[in-house]
Formats: sequence, structure tokens, C-alpha cells
Amino acid sequence: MLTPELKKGSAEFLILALLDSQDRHGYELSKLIESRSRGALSFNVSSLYPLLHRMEERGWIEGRWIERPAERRRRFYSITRDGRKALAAQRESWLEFVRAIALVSKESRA
Amino acid sequence: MLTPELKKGSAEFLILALLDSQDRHGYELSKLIESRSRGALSFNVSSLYPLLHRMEERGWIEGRWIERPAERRRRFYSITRDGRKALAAQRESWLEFVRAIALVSKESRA
DNA sequence: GTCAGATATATCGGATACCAATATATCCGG
DNA sequence: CCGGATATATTGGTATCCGATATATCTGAC
Repeated sequence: MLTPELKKGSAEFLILALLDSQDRHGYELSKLIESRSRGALSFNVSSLYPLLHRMEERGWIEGRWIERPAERRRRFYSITRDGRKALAAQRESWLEFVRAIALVSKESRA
Repeated sequence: MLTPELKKGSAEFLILALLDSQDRHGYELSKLIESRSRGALSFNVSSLYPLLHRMEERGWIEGRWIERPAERRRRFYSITRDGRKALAAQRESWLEFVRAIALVSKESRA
């Protein structure tokens, strides 16, 4: 495996991307990331919830409790206007980052 | 910028890739990463040297002091057999990681 | 000639944040 | 009824990143 830090840093980006299409709760986010990446990305739940709290404090996402009788309580998150801006910026810098890694790691073979 | 953790985690991979073609010293590595990525990746030197020490302890690289009269002393690193194995593994998981991010971040628009 | 800036390596300490462990609680299938 | 999945949360140990600081040499400018 590549160093775990890479998976760490990408978590915010993926959460924003997943919330861009629809509201979701924390547990669902972690399962989605795992299944859609076909197991390549696994999410530690004890990192997930603090991360969601930090992203909410930063104003990128907004959570609200959904409590219905005979159902577990869940906190659904939606992406904010600032969150969408951050997502757009992160999409771009993600591509730039991938290009940069390719440049450095491939040129070295020359 | 994407979260700084991403840059962190990639450092090991890039160092191994750069040492694969030829021996280099620490300062040179940091400058190479910066210039070849056209400034997209910048390296904090106070993280670089501890990282090189850790990689040496792990047996991925080997350093030797080069001291010549009328020259600054430098520590040149060469990649080891284990380092090449690690590099091969990291190249593969880097590609897997990029694919996984693409899967998750793009499918979400559907 | 000397001074700034680049080259070159290294350590310390504050701050961040990951992850394992633990806690709590509900739902469902066997 | 009990194990496993669902669902959220906190605590505490650990890692490590980065700014600040230290040391020393070389080069070019003025």
C-alpha cells in the first residue's frame, strides 16, 4: 500500500463529491467510499466523525438530525455553497497533483 | 490546494522514484521535486531529513557521506533492493489509488 | 572585502490529527 | 435471544508535520 497519509488527505474531497449529488449520513458515506472504490479505499469510522465535525465547523457541510420513531437517529449532511466552492477547487488541484506526481516519478526514468 | 496530507504521503514514493535512476543527496531531492513538478509540489526541508532517516532505517535507501576538501559535506542516498521492491509496489498502488478516487468522485454525479 | 542568498544538513517543540479501543443503542436474521 | 450490521461519538496514545533555530560553506554582487 501507498502511505496511509494519501488516503487521509483524500477523504475530504471524496465526502464533498459524494454530498454534491445528494444528502447522506456519516455511516453511509464510509460505506459508499468503500464499495465504490471496490475496497481500495477503506474508511476508519473513528476518523470519520471528527472529520465531519471539522468540515461542518469550516462551513463546508451542514448536518441535521433525522429522528423518526422506530428508527436509529442519523445525522444527514448536505453540502453548502462554500462546500461546492471547495469541491471545485479540490477537483482541480487533485488533477494538478496527479499530473505533478506523474511528471516527477516518470521523468526520473530518463 | 488539496489537503496537505496528500503531499505528505507521496513524498516517499517520489524519493524512491528519483533515487531509482541515480544517487542523490537530500537537498537535491527537494529541489528536483519542486522543479520537475513545476512548483506544484514543494518540500519542507525540516520534514525531508527525518523522512530520509526513517527510510534508511527501514532499509529502503542507503546513505553515505561524501566529504571532499573545499566542498560542503553531503549525504548521498542510493536505493536498495528492498527500496526497489517498495517502489514497484507503490507505483502500482498509486495507480490503483488514482483509479479509486476517480471512481468515487465521478460516480457521485450520476 | 563583505554581505546576502543559495547550498546543505540537522534538531527541538508545539500543534495536528490518525486510529484503536471503548461506549451506547437499535435493527434484523437465524 | 444473540451475533452482526447499522449508527454515532469520545478518549488517549502515537506519529509526524512544520516553523524556528543552528551551523557551515560557497558564490555573486556592490
